[in-house]
Amino acid sequence: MQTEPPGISLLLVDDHALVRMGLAVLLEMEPDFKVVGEAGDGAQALELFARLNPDVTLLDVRMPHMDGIETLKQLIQKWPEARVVMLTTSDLEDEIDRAIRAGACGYLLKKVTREELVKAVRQVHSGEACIPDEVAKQLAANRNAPRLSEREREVLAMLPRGLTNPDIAKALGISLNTTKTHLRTIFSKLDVVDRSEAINVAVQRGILHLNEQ
Amino acid sequence: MQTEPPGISLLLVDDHALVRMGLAVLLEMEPDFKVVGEAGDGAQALELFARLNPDVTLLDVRMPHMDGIETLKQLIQKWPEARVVMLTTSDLEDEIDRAIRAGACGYLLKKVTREELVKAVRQVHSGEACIPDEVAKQLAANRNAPRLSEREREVLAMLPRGLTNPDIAKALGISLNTTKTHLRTIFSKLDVVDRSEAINVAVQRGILHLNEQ
DNA sequence: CTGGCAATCGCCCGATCGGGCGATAGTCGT
DNA sequence: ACGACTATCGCCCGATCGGGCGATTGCCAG
Repeated sequence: MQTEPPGISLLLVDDHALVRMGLAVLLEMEPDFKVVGEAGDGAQALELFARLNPDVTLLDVRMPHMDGIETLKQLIQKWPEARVVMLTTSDLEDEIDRAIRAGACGYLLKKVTREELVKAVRQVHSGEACIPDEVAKQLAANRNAPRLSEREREVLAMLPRGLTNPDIAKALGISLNTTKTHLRTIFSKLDVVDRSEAINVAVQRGILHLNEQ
Repeated sequence: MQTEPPGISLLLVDDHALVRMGLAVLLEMEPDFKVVGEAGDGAQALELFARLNPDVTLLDVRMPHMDGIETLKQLIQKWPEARVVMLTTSDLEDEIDRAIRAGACGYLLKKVTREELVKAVRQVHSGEACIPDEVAKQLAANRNAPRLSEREREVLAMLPRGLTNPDIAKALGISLNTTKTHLRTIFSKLDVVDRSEAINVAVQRGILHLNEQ
């Protein structure tokens, strides 16, 4: 059994080598920080975590194959004491929300300064959570908004494809009236007037993703 | 007059310090590469370019205040011989297209490997253009697609706000019939059936941006 | 077991949408 | 001067949309 090193050991997970390098450089400016591993995807992240048991893990939200939130879930399930800071470019409310629920200790936007980054790592390492004001504000905006049900999200997902209500009804195997009822609920929950605005708001909140498929 | 240094001098422009650091580290692994300056926005980029006259400039597409393409335009206008590689996370067809038209010598996605990055810089420095296959494919997909006119883009931009045709007509000071004509043209050009699908396709091509305003 | 929520279906109705068809006037490049 | 493109407007019409109203079933928590 070796004695615990005095510094903070870090695992970086991001599919962009570019970002990993940037993170490594910015973080290793701190004399007591040590990047002990880098992973390019979720599977590799789990493997490296098992071997290295880092003090803090920096985890990108958007990754191919297994996304950051899924990786986080599996990580927390196996090592509930893992301290993970999520990193992302987007401030989509829903993603922040799911990350926090999945057990993230922090949530940073990639435009952070070195100081914020270092502060966040120290804070998370010492057991605190770290949600910057900017992110917290996004989260608060969503706090009181009613969540869409599974079925409602299914209906919502049909809209960007240009499906009409009868189309959606056929696609989901329900009646036209039911489809319209779901849509009415969706509009009401998102506080929008029609499908176009619904798409907009849903994308902005991270409920809907246009680039997929 | 000093003699030209043997290496390649580089200017990095990106609003994320993280990415700038990563780029700097990856690039300076090459012994003949020298990062002579870093800028966090368009204005700063123009200023530094004037002072440093770098061999190659790496320019982020998405930036606050003045975006990368606007910066590129101004850069090329003042220094037509400037060799610029655009960098971005997104592979939106329209943005690639506009970047090339504005005079970019290269267009890289941020998920590039170090090797690709270095190769691109060398290629651009030696006078060649550099459009990776992955990017070229996106571009080709858009090649035959008709472009929307200015006015059509204005109409398109109203859709995500949930405006009805009469609303759009009032907002733009034109008749309802004209609005409908524009929309018909838009649908036809984008090859979609309604406003919902139009939003989807337009966002995917980079013609429309939901996060703005 | 009662109350809330989700999912399902129904009817009615006015407003809106999308498309087919045609038309004029201006600009721009050749 | 001619075609190509754009912006503008018009009419007609069936399909679709969004909303107001109510209803049943099932499930889960209090």
